[in-house]
Amino acid sequence: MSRIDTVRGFNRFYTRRIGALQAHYLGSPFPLPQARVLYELGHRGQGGGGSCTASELGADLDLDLGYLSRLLQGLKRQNLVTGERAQHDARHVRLSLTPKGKRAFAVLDEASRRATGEMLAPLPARRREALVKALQKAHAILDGAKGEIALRTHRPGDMGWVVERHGVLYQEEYGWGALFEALVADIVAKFLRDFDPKRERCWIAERDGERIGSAFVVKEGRDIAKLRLLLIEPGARGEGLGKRLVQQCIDFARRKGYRKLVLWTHANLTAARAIYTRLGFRLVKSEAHRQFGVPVVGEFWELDLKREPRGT
Amino acid sequence: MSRIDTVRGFNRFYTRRIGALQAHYLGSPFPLPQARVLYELGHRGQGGGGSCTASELGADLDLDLGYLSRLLQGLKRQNLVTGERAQHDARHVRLSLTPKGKRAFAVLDEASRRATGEMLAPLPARRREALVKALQKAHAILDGAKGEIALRTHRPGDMGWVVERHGVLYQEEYGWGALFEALVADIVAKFLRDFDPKRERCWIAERDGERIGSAFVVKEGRDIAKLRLLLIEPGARGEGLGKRLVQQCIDFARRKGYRKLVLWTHANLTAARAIYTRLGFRLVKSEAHRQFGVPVVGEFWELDLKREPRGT
DNA sequence: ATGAATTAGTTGCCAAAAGCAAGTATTATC
DNA sequence: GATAATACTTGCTTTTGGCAACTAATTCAT
Repeated sequence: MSRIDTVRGFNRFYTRRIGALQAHYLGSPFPLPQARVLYELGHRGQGGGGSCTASELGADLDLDLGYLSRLLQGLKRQNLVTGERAQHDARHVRLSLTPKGKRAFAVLDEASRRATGEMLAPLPARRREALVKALQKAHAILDGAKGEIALRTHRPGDMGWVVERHGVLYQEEYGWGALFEALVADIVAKFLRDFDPKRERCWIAERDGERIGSAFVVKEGRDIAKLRLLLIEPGARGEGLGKRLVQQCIDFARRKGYRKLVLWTHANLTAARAIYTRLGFRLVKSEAHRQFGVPVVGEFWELDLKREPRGT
Repeated sequence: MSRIDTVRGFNRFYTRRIGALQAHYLGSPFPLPQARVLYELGHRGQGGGGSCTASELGADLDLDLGYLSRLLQGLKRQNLVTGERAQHDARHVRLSLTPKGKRAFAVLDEASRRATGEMLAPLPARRREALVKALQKAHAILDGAKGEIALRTHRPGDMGWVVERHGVLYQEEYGWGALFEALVADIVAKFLRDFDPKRERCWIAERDGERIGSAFVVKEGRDIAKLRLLLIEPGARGEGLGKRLVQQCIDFARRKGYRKLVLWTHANLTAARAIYTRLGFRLVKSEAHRQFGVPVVGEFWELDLKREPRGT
């Protein structure tokens, strides 16, 4: 089944679900269109913005403005909604719920919560979590509004993710084989086993609950640290995350008193190289090899942490 | 934000999206309710079942039967739909699309495809994939209908997944720490590095495009194989997948001429132990240790592959 | 087997929902 | 200062949908 048909299948299915969920409107003392308006108005009120105009409401609920006007009249007559002409433009009427309207909305809202809760209730906890996460993700993707990127230290499972994503992405992008994935697995195994919290650190970048990047600082010698496993998910590239992660590593290494930060990268990883250059690393050695199944040029870079405590 | 509110947020958002997607009904020469009926009827036709009755249709589209009856009359008058009384029960009328109806449906269907395609088109390929996957997953969870479980050999990224899930699940379920995750990473690194396709194998169990289990057979000695990293996702337990994976390993080891299949497990992993026992493994040695941060009892099990080529 | 209940669908009637076009008041534009 | 545009409102209309009473076929209970 094609992607489009998968989505259409979901739409058909979910339309019914949503229909079932909205049955709670029927339980309310308001006719459905009034309830819809009340509900929307209430949600906007919560959302911070507070009031809104009739046109906005109409556009969002896809209602004819004439019809909406009458619906609002009904709600105003029942003392659920008030409209005040805006000072700056007397054509606009800023709508808001009266206290009575807010109470009525709260009832609707609670019914909606309950209906949604009942949809989730029969699912075992794990599937419920998975469902919520899936919907959240779909929402985030369609909305396009990306959340904040947060950096955190590692947790159980993170090392596996680092291995997986290195394995997949380097395979896809450069054709590096299983031996590269093996190398990464070795590195993270060693990291976990010998982990010295005072001198070493792993950062995982997350957005909307999803991992999108990693970077490690590990002890290479008494006063030498090594930057490893810098990875940015394709969907998160071009937003300065790589630089942010590397800077994080530099700051950490400097703070911990290391003299030098070294790293091993490859000539074809141009985006990473650009970051290293910009942040002051110098290329000290190149070396062709074919450890990963394809011929590549390994590069050794270094940053002197004692010079220029602040950037160029 | 609570789980319920996340879902409600999605619902509010997606209701509008679906509304926008269904604007294509407006482009059709049919009034919206007729178009809905036609569309539903067409989809059922495709789905294999073919015809359906008016009551079923009404239940699915949430339409009043009286109203639906009139809608169908209209469609019949336009020669788009035919109804034939069922032989076994003359009360039922089995509805189906006429050739003309099918053509009309095809137009609607195509418009719907296009609308959905337009929703997906602006997304970059990766996010589009992620979206489709998220919706597919949500659908699968809500539907409850689980797909077939398929076993396959490993691909890039799989080893990382094995590490991640071992790390997370053993942490959650038994409190095993980072050292266990490190051990798993070591094992998979070694597996990838020394992989001998003729004598070793990894199985990944998948359902609906998602990994739900793993099992490995690796060479332990000249004629001794070792079963490792048997893992079943919690959501897939109790369906015999563990047994299926272990059996797969046994068959493979036997086929490859190994004399003995050994494994290392722990006393607290009762589900796994039950499988080993049932499939003929014998416990040969126990040994308490605390390699994983908590005190556990390691167990060495063996299966003689030469005896009883077929089960007990 | 036969009358009562049930199921599937139809019809008549009516109210709610929604669309369209013309109208008003206010503001923006040239 | 006329013209156009915006933000609604009102009047009129069609469409949509809900309910109850009805027919026809089938099932169930005794």
